[in-house]
Amino acid sequence: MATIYQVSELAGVSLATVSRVMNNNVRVSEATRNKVLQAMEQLGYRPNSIAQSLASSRSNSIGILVSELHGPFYGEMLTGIEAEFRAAGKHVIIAAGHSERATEEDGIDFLRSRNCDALILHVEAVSDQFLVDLSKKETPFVLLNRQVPALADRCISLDNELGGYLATRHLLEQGHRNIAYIAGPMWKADARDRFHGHQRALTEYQLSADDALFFEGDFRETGGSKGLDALLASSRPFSAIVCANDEMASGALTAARELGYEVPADFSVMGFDNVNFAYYTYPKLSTINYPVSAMGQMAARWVLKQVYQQSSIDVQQIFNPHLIPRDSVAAATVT
Amino acid sequence: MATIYQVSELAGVSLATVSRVMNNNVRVSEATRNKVLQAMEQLGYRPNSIAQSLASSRSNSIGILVSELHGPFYGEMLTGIEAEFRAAGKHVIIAAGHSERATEEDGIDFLRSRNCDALILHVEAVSDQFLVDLSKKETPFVLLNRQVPALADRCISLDNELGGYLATRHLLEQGHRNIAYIAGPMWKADARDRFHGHQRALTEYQLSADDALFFEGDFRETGGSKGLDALLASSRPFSAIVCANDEMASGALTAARELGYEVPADFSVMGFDNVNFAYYTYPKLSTINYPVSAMGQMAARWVLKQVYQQSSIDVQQIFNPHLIPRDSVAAATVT
DNA sequence: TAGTATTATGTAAGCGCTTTCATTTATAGC
DNA sequence: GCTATAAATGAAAGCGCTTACATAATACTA
Repeated sequence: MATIYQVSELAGVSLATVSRVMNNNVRVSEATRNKVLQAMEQLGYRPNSIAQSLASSRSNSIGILVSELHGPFYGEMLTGIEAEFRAAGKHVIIAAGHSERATEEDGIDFLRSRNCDALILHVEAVSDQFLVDLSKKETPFVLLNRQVPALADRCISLDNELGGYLATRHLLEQGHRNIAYIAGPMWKADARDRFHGHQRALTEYQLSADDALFFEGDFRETGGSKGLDALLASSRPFSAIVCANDEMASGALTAARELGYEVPADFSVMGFDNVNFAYYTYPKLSTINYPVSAMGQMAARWVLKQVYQQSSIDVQQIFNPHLIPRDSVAAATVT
Repeated sequence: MATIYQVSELAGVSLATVSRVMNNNVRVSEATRNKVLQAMEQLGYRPNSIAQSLASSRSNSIGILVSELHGPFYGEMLTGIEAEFRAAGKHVIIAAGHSERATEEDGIDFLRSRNCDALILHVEAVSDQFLVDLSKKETPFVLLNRQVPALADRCISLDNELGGYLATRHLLEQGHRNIAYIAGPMWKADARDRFHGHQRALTEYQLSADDALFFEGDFRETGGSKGLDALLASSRPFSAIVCANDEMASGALTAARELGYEVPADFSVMGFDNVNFAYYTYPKLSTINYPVSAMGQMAARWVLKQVYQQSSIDVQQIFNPHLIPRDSVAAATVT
């Protein structure tokens, strides 16, 4: 592999000049620039990014920590992030945190040790305090889908409360009054926020959440099927179920079918997230859109702006969800 | 950030000694090792991986190029790869190729310029020749889900032909004789291989593929729905459809329902890949298992063995698919 | 045309490590 | 106790770049 030195020799200039044309910041005369470019071409020169990083103390790499690499959700997020950075010539290092405190902390450590210029974190299990402490260290980071009051300027998140509200309001508008709720793990902030939105919608209709119609699931399909079982076992009547995400809604749909119920004839089901398979369930799932790819992209832009000084970039920190009505919700039959 | 120099000073030894204890390869006396370790601890020292890379000309990073970051398939693959490398202290840089020749070549270039020690490529659009040429350059790579004869020792792939065979044989065993086929894009090798397997199974039953019952799809849901339309339009009778992947099978299922058909009562549907949503379709999709996570992991092991000299590792290059019978296939009604 | 301001290029000191080679110190053999 | 050998440590030269700072070349002013 050719080095900058050989290029400088061939072009008959100094190292510094070659470096300058590479980083075309300082003025170099057209004549020498061409000589250098030509020498590079001729040698098939490619700068050594490691050496560049060491000398400039900038690695041009961004660490991304997500809970999982698979699943319908994170893939979209990574897509948004990668596309943005790739266009900017930065590269993306990934790690999975598996929603466990130790693994998440470990992942952050791993990424930091890789000299990332910045981190994009989708963490669920580490404490706010841990993040606040982390913010005092040198590596800057943004948080995706998490609100830490002390770190508000680095949070990019969805208004989950609004989403929960919209889901339930949709059902209320369709005439439903006995609405069950299958929540996510309540230690997760987004699960709580969505539930709060649900409560707010109920309150607007002078209703309140019925404990017997509440089930705390795990954000996975099994949570939905178990939730449905539990709800049915409570023998409390309901005509609709709000699920805190699409996976659980899908689980509920499958379980309902296996138990001989028909959705939405027997009861309606709402999802949340609008992951791509929501369109392929039967019936097609009514849900709340989570613009996850756009949010991933925005996190990338935050980094470009804050860390790489691309000041012209605008960053939006709060995203609003919206309703996607499909076939799993029907009007309540008059009682 | 503390440097190795400060550690050496605090410990009262030379740089070289500190470096030795970090890479604990050369013998260092217990006494000095402890002094150094203690100094590191005290300073909260973390080696600068960039500097390590430059000095050792080894970046400990592996570039991964996949077609997409989202979708049920690649996520699984990345999970398998990341887990394996993370445990080995290597990190993973990702890029998307979007199944387009230019983007794939560009992505490879990008990864190479990042000084990756090795590449794991899931490429579909670049030519065999391009890969052969690439193999002559310094960066080693493995190919996932692709067979290039000249590069057989670096290919990790599924026996797609066998998978296609198993899918169709399953249908034949259930008594089906008029079997339609919705293929993937036939310029992709895996699509072709699966189809060849299909043909082989037919041949074993003294049947042959009927052109009127063949449709070339795009591996996406729309391919499945369009395929079903086309098949129906041909007015050739069939009692089963083999789809070359689960997405298309899911599309066919949805389209069938919308057209008033019932699966598997009116006709059976086979998928391929066993992506996770195959379990959540209605009816649950009978399919062929593609051990994609295991294969990703194996690609990582190939790298560990070939590039990082972990010679004790065993690598399996060809994986066998197997049948997952579920609810979308039923026995043919006697004619 | 000298004097000054600009612009273009070169010199050389790092960036924080690894690694070869030389040197010192410990261990063993007699 | 003295040499031969092995084990532990140190000195120093890079790895391939970036970036002050210094210097040379050119343009501009009066």
